[in-house]
Amino acid sequence: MSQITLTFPDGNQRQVDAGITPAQVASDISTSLGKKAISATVNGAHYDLQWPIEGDAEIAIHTMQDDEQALELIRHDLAHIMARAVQEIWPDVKVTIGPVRDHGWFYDFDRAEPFTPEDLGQIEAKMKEIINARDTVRTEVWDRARARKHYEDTGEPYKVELLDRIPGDEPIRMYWHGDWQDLCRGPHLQHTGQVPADGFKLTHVAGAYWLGDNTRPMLQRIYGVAFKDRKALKAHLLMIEEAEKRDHRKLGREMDLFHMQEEAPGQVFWHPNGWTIYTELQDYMRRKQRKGGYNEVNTPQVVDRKLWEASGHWEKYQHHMFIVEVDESRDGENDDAAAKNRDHTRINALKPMNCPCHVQVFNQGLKSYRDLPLRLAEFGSCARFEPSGALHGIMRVRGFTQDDGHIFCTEDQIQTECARFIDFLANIYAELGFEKFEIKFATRPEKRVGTEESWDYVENALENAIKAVGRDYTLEPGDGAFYGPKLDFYLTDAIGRVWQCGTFQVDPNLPERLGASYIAPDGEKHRPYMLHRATLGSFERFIGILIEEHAGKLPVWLAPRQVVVAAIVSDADDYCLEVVEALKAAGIRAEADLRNEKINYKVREHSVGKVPYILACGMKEVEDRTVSTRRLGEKQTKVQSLDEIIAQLKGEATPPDLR
RNA sequence: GCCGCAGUAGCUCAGUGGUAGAGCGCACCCUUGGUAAGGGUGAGGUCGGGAGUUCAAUCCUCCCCUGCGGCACCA
Repeated sequence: MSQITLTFPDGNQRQVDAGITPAQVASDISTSLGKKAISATVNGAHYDLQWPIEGDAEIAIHTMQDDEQALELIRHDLAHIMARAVQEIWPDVKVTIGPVRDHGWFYDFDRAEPFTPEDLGQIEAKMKEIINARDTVRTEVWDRARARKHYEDTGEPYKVELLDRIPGDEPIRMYWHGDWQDLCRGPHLQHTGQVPADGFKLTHVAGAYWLGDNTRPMLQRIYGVAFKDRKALKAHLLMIEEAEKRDHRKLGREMDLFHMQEEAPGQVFWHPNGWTIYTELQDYMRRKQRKGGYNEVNTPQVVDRKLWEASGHWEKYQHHMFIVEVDESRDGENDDAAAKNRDHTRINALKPMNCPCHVQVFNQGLKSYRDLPLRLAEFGSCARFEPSGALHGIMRVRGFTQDDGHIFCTEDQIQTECARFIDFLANIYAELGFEKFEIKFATRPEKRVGTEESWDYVENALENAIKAVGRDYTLEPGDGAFYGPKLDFYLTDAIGRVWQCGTFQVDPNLPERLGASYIAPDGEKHRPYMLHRATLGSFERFIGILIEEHAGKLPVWLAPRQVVVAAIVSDADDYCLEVVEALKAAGIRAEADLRNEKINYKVREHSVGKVPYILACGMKEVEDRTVSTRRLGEKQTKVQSLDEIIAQLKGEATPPDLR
């Protein structure tokens, strides 16, 4: 048998027989390590303790101390243990796949009856039995044909399909614990007892399409979370509970920002408080866009289908549009019988996007290359008939306003405009408190228009632009629009759901369809490119994220109510009103609370309402012409002169771009 | 759109085959209280909508609407 050299993390080397397993290596080092070992990293790959090592290798043995590997294995083993538990309880359930995900795992099952919450308890109990049995985990590499036959014989059609999807050069690995067997690429723990029996919890059930394909059957998915011990699990559950308190739907109600109701699903009724945030943000964006070289426009909401046919939306996007049919013979009071007999029906659609209208603006009058890049911006109210299941608070709605913009430019201006936009966006996100965001670069999809050369050119331009501004990004191959590649900018909500906010898309198609052109230096008409871009994305979604990010404690300039002046005794009422007037005169959103309540009560209520400043006034303040300031989130109060607090508030209430 | 769960007072929720309850909030009264809930009294509900079963439905069944958690979607 040939010898190989193993190199350990500390640099030590060992000569061993080829084919040795990490389990043997660990046991050779010490009996206790042999028992504690969970997996290994061999030449950078996460390795099962049972897999043989055939050549020279760098090796590190992992124990439960190694969080990354430990958690992955725990969660992965739990997926299998859960699948086994389910099949032991309901033998006719078909198993599919169960990957590790976020803080846990899920597993999809094919079962006629959906799982109930009571079922989850039963499954958990069975899982604990399996863990306590400390069944040894065993693995073998099987021949593809044998594996296929096995799954055909045992009636596991999903496994057969998975087998057929495993690339030819990958080994087909089978895993067992007890009598239960599963196809899995591994690695796994040594025995089921290495999984912490009190470190996991099955959280919820949901439907999920097989292979994520909505033409395939819907399976029953069970989600679980898992950690190394009960304490870590508890901490996680507590964190989720806390995060749920930041839910914008809950805070929106508590802070009286907006509501929604069933007569207008997916549309927001903004209350005065919420609308204050909205308009502050809009004013801010308007200033930023002016400085950024955009020309603001405004275009119609209800537009004849002819334009949507010309733009291609009628064909490709009709199912997502609100269609409005109007009988124009209703026009006027005149009862002209002949007019009534004619067909006056006109079909319009509420605009789902602003781009075709912006091309109409561009198309008015002749444009010269000297006009390019021409940047049009609109706070464009759009209506999209989103699938009912997609709606989510104010994050995913059917009526929303984009901070939309379209840049008409030449091909060689794309890269500069892209870099310029990323900087523009990054600066705004930073000013709004988001230092971190994710950029996804989506490249050419299978179904697309345009030549390979033009895709090469444009993709390159975007990539160079991101690199030029020094940003990280992740590549999403094949995710671009049919007409061009795009960058999407993502932010995260309170419980870690990721939302697309900004976007930047290159589009040579729409100018072509809608006949946009400019006169180039050669005196001929040329097609401009059109760059679709949005910074916040939609005001609705962005405000939702702002609320969750700040847990409702918005920066003073965005806070709907910036100051409440609360009277401690009613003899201070007049003074409170005077203070409010002084604050208002300084441009601060202030109100008085003169109710017949104790100061404790008022402090509590306005704290819960997330008012950044409470100024309490009793007789002492009246006499000294001061206020007792209490900042949201702080217990300490501070006595300040009126002038002092006004100056301070004016500073904090100034939007970040005006400081 | 698909799978599951839910819808009772403004909010959070309890409840029953014989037309409903709590806490908070709201109104009024007492209280003038110094930094996270002072006390009393009172008003407030077509039990999401429709159909069915039943002597009788908020409760059981069916359909629809809306919401929630996922999945799919988000040119």
